[in-house]
Amino acid sequence: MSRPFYITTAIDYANGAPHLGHAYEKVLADVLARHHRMLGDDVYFLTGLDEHGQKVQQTAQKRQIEPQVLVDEVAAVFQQMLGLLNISNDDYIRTTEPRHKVVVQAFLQKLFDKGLIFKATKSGWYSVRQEQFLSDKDRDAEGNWPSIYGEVTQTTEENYYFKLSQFQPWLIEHLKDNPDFINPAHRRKQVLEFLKEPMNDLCISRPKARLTWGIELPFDREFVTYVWFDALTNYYSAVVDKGRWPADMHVIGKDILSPPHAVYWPCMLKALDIAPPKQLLVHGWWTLNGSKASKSDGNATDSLSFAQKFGTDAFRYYLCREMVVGEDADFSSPNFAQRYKADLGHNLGNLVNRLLNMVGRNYAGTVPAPGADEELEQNLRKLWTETERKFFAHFAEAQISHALEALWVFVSAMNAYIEARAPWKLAKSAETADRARLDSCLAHVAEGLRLTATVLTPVMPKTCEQLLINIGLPVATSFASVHAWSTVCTGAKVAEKCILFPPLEEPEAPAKA
RNA sequence: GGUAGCGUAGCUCAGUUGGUUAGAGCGAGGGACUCAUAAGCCCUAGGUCGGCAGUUCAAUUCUGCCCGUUACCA
Repeated sequence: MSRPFYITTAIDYANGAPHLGHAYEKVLADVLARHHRMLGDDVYFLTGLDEHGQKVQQTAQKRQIEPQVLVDEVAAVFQQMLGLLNISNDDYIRTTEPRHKVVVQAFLQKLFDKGLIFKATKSGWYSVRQEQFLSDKDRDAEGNWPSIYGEVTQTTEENYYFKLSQFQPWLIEHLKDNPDFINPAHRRKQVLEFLKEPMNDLCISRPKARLTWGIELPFDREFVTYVWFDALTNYYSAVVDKGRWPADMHVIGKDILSPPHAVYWPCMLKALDIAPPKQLLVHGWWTLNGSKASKSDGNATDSLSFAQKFGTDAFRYYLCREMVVGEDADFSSPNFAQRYKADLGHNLGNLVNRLLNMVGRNYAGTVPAPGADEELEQNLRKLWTETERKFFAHFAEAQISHALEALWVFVSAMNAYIEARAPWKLAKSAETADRARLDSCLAHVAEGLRLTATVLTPVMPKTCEQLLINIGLPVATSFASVHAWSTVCTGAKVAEKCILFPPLEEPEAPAKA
């Protein structure tokens, strides 16, 4: 009876190309999904695409194609990215799918019937070019409308509104009663601050005169629903027939925490008598070489080429190691190269080769059973106990960078252990005791690498698979075997050599794997 | 303008429920070794812990103000 774990990413907006921010969120969610699978949980991992709205309609018009043709194209590009990043999602929802529209309309109808959706007239300043109402905060310092808005006129428009404000007291209580609802904690404080001010009701429609590319309101076919009732509902519509709700974790960026995910979504669900999601995991933004990543910035998409150039797993490792979940982080080529070389190539990759070579040379490629058990061995095993505890504790908080940091302390310790044992000297000794120490040395490093590769599998699936195969072991599918030091490596046939992370300095860096 | 956070070694950051010599990783310098992807190991950082003032026997750690910076809100 495994525990269910339903995890989602935000759905990407189908206007524009995927960039680093899109990639990171998928990798983060994927690593957590894979981790939970190996914990034995019954994981369902959803990601998808938000395909309606003004921008999509406009882009399609400009290109003189049907919006559906456009979003089909975009969906293919985003799904290609998922493949490149080796994302293990169980489902991919697109908001133009019938299964989604049906749920959105059912939601709207139910709220309408309950009297929680009403029609109202709003008048104000309207930008024809941007097709949106403006408020005074949009004015520039001189009090004029910035030129990006084009012609601005006074307009009156009827729309439908959701009685959001009615749920404000409930939401505040919910946040106070559920300190884990928003991770990291300091984001929760921001939302509570936001909720000190009275909320407005939420406009949820657009007249078809302005926007046709959307889901029709079931109770008024002259309108389509706008943004949040369409987009947020994907989390529910994807699993409505699978018994997966509520979601255990929505992985989102800090830009859409408040108000959409922390306010609108729980209130919408409350209004529908549906349980809220268990947790919002909020990550920060990537900067590129110290400057903000913009969607239109060419660099932003180029960073994805790192995955192709240096390997998907190295890219995944870098993203996970470099960003403290919740904080911003900077992506730069020198920084990437440093992590690749030091952490992956030298510390881990080279260690694998040290083992393979010594087992090959001294034991004809078969891992020996441990012999001597002295302080060095005991300390290494003790360190694993400590490392394993920290690693899983950090993962439980979704603090992957800290988990990796702790794991690399152990990897370093294996290198230091080899130095202390000096197996190259032991191999030259005729003493029985030295032979027993040599046995232990290689047996311990093999086991240490098995443990490392197992817990690291969610971050670098392919590489860890390779690593385990090279030391003669099966692929890891569960964490059950990492809670205690074992001797399962004894007798394993290791490969001769294994370059998991080729040096970057090579003049002819291989463009393809 | 309001709210919250941050400001610690060249860089990225940890930490101190106030108390003898403030830590890690990376970079940089030096050393011993050689199984390995010239990788790994060992040693080396004397940094007013943003500024000013206060509380205290004692503050980098508490309080206030200021400066810088970031986020959210307006």
